[in-house]
Amino acid sequence: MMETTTIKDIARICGVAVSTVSRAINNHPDINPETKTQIMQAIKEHNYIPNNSARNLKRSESNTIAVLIKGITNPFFNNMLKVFEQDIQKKKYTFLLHRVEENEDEVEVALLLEKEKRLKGIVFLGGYFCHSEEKLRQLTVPFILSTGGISEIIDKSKYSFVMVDDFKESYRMVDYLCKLGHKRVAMIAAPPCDESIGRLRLEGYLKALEDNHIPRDESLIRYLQDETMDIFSMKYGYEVTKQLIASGVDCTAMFAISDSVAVGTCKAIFEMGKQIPKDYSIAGFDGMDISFYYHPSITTIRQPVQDMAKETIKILFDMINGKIERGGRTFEAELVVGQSTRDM
Amino acid sequence: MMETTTIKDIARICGVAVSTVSRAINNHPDINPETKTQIMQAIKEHNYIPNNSARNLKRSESNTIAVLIKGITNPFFNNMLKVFEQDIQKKKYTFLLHRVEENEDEVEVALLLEKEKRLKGIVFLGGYFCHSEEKLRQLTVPFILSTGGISEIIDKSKYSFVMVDDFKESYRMVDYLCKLGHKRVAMIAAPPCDESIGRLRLEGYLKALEDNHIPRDESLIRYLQDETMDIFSMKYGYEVTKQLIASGVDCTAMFAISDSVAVGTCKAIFEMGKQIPKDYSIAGFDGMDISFYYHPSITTIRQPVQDMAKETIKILFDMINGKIERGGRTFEAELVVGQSTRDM
DNA sequence: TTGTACGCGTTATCAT
DNA sequence: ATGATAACGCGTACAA
Repeated sequence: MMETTTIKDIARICGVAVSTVSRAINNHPDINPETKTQIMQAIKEHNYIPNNSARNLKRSESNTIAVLIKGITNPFFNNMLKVFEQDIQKKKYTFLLHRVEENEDEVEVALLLEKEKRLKGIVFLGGYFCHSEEKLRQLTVPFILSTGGISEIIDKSKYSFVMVDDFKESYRMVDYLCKLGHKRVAMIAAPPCDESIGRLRLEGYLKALEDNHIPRDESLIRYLQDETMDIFSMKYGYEVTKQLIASGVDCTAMFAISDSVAVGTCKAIFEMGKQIPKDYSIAGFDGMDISFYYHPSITTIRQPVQDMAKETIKILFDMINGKIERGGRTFEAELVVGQSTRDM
Repeated sequence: MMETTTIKDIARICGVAVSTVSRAINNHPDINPETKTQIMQAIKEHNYIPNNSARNLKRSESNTIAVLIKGITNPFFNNMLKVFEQDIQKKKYTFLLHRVEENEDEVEVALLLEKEKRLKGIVFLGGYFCHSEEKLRQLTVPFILSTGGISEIIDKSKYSFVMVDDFKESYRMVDYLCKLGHKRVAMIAAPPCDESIGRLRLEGYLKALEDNHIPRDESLIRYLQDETMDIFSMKYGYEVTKQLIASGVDCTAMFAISDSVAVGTCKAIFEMGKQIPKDYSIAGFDGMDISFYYHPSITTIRQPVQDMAKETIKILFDMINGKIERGGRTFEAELVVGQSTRDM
């Protein structure tokens, strides 16, 4: 193992004090250009790399924004991340992406990161927010929840968030299907235990049915049973749709909880020798690329990803700069009609 | 701003020395259970969180494995990441995912991370490896390159890697198309400047044509021109295929550099009122979920993602544990025939 | 079992 | 312009 060279080594090599080396590294003004170049030279030669832990320990601030993302598997987030990156770098801040496991406590992780990295702000991307106020109060830097579910336990007016109204948008979609004349609309839903957007979208579905005077039929609602399966996977849509059709229940439309799931649903239908939208109308949610590129294109709810990501960063920085105390924004989504739905 | 509580605060509160608190935190054996519970109690109450920077600075080792991923946008990686996570956690190590920008130097980042986090090992996922030996020698911990391109500058026998033979597999696919009777096979390729898997797959394509006595036709090779566009995006396949067809060049098959691109290609064809595989046979690469779930399913080269990921971790740990010096493994991929190709 | 004191690598303050 | 030194928060010999 190669001994790691430290600032002391460089100082010794150059015959100067550590403080001088530090000045050279950090572009301090009061240093002789000659000694500086000499030091930088030695640094290059000996492959010296400052120890970041020591720096963070010592530094008062770091200008980094952390984005905590729950379940990087959700392809929906990818688009947001790009915007985050760009906008954060544009502000000369450092972008730190950190994934948190499904079973991990995101606030706990944030607390750690805040200390370790001297964060300036935090974005919680996705996930479900149901943490006690006490715990959230421990976060000393501004944070914002982006495109995730928020528990009713939490007083929304106290925190910052950017999201769509999953209940309303889900309602919008199912209402649209009903208005097309569909009376038997199935839903490919999240696990029954889901307390987040999964539940909201389910409730939007139920309410839309109710308002259209269609009785609720449990046999039309399919939940994710197999906990090992990914809720945002095509496989889930595929498997459950095969079951649904095989079970012989009568339905003319299916609403999937996400576009990926809808893709799996479509495939299952094709495999059974049925057609879309002739035999079944299919609807998704999110407005991801695949909803457009699938054949047929899939009717979906398009979330304004770009705008939402930009607004997330804007609000966060307004908080950091003390312009506002907090900010919440619910975006309007858009019903994009594709080739996968038809009227009855 | 709330003052962050430190180990000293806890010590003062409990009326003990910092070392005692430290012992309590780190589960040291020689500590009175009573004092320990008392300390843990105080820690809970005051929301004390150890400063990780200080810990890392002090600690000799950390048992964490970093996975550096270049361009998180490539959906192909998602599947590997899951395996990495599982296997690394299974070994009681910490999994650290770190994304590196397209224009960043991954080894540079690794060097920093190694110091900061006291890494035990590093996985470079994707990207293209063309770093000088001198730089690579600076890495003091074992590392392995997984599913990325390796420059010819680099002496493969000196390093560890897990990959497929992109040249061979690409050849396999194009040869298959030729054997089906296709004489005019287009390729949706990477940017011309690509030195990585993009070039390898292109060369496999060219060689297959040659061996099948089909003359090379530049008008059939489409490169990614717009640098702002993502090489692994459906949009790329879509746009370039529209151009290709509009240009009126004669071809009966198209080979896309990845499955995502192939999806875009299919969509463009459908939009032009053509059929697959009747009018065009389409082939992809990678074997991602969508190649199966698309309609029609897309003929592709399936990389054994799971196995490759598992082998990556296995080799890395064998190096960490000193069982081996280095290990390289080239996996065989599989030609999966879908509904998107037909014989002529 | 517990406390004292030092050092990890760096930056910042104060002299010089 | 440069050097000496304290401090950041923690872990750990070593002493008690």
